Amino acid sequence: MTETPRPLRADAVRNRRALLAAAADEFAERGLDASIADIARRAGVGKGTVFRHFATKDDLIAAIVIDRMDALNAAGERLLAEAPDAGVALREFLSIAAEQRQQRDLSFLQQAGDLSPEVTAVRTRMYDTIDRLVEKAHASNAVRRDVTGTDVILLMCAPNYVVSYVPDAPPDLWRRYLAIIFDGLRPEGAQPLPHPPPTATA
Amino acid sequence: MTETPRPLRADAVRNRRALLAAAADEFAERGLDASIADIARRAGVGKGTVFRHFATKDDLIAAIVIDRMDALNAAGERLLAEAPDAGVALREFLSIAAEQRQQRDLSFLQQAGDLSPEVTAVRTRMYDTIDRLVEKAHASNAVRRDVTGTDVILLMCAPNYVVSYVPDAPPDLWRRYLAIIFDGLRPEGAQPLPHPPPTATA
DNA sequence: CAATAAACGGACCGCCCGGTCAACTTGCTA
DNA sequence: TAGCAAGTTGACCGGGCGGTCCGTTTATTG
Repeated sequence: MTETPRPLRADAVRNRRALLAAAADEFAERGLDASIADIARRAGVGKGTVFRHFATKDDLIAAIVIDRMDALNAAGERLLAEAPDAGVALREFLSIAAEQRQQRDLSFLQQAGDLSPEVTAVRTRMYDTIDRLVEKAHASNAVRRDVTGTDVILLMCAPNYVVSYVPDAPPDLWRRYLAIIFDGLRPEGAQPLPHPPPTATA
Repeated sequence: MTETPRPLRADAVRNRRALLAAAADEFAERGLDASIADIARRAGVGKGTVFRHFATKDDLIAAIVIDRMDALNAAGERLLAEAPDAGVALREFLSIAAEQRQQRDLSFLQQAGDLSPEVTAVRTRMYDTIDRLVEKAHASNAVRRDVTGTDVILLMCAPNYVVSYVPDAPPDLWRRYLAIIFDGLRPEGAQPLPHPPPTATA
């Protein structure tokens, strides 16, 4: 059923990689409306080459998003398998996510490159990993019971968001807000939450 | 020193108001790149009229931002004067801010309409109000001591941000995340925070 | 009810964007 | 090393944007 896709030519792989890197940098610096022309220039290729590799700007965005979510998911799986303390594992996962986003804030791409089924697939996988991290944390009473995996997913990027309002934020400032939010997740003295949790995000 | 500015003509005031409202709606629906032409159409005026009232798109944005921050500041002042419990007052203020943003999310305008001195002025005033709310909360031991006013400013919009990732979020979902974050602000069992607080934001 | 300045409207300008295409170059393979 | 498909390139296109300008309309005022 699956077609036999001829392997890419050597220069093509090189260009594809350069393009992906240049696009990530350019988006991080200029935001969502970084232009294809600038990305091409930064990668040292012609504009046409961009569209040969990624039929549309949204496809390019999707490819970047997939790369990043895959990396994050891998980190989560590793923690799930290796970390001894479930609470520490969850916090470590949130730290890794924050660190990734601190280096290059590409959060706005999430919203843009959404339609593709590949994005949906890798996101579902990552959500599942987070669910399991939270379940383990529940089991060892590190996180209040009425907080769900989806809650954690939603809160995940909040520390970076908070920091984004500080003009020249020190690179570790997010740790401060992760600490506050994580404190809000503890079981001790928690009153019941005022609204039912949302169901899994598509 | 101050010039005598002739009072605006009756139709001009009407149009200005309509423009501001239409722009707020349009930005809320379409995001930052809502077009001036669409805003004009929605307000029922010509495109030229927009630029008569607001010399540039950024000026229009600044006017909207000023309106909203003024309203929020007024609410804060009122709470400061009238509310009996300082902890409740702070939480109520955060609720009002969240509610405002829930109705129309215009947060992205903050970042855009920044340069104007009027924006800076009204923002400074609002920051000061929040500082006083937090100080009072400290005094009545409703909020942990190592959390500053600037911290609260930064955390203020996080509940809405968190919710923004849920496709068809129920309109009150933000309350859930405000509760979690507010719990992280309580003095009980708080460990010292891992990073010094940022200084006031310009 | 004139007269007049203020306000309005929309055709118009230049710019830049995402995307296309046909001529050209280059890595692969037999 | 010859031949060719795969890959590259940049000029080019249509469209939408912010902003300008001037002929027309309208609120105001004496």
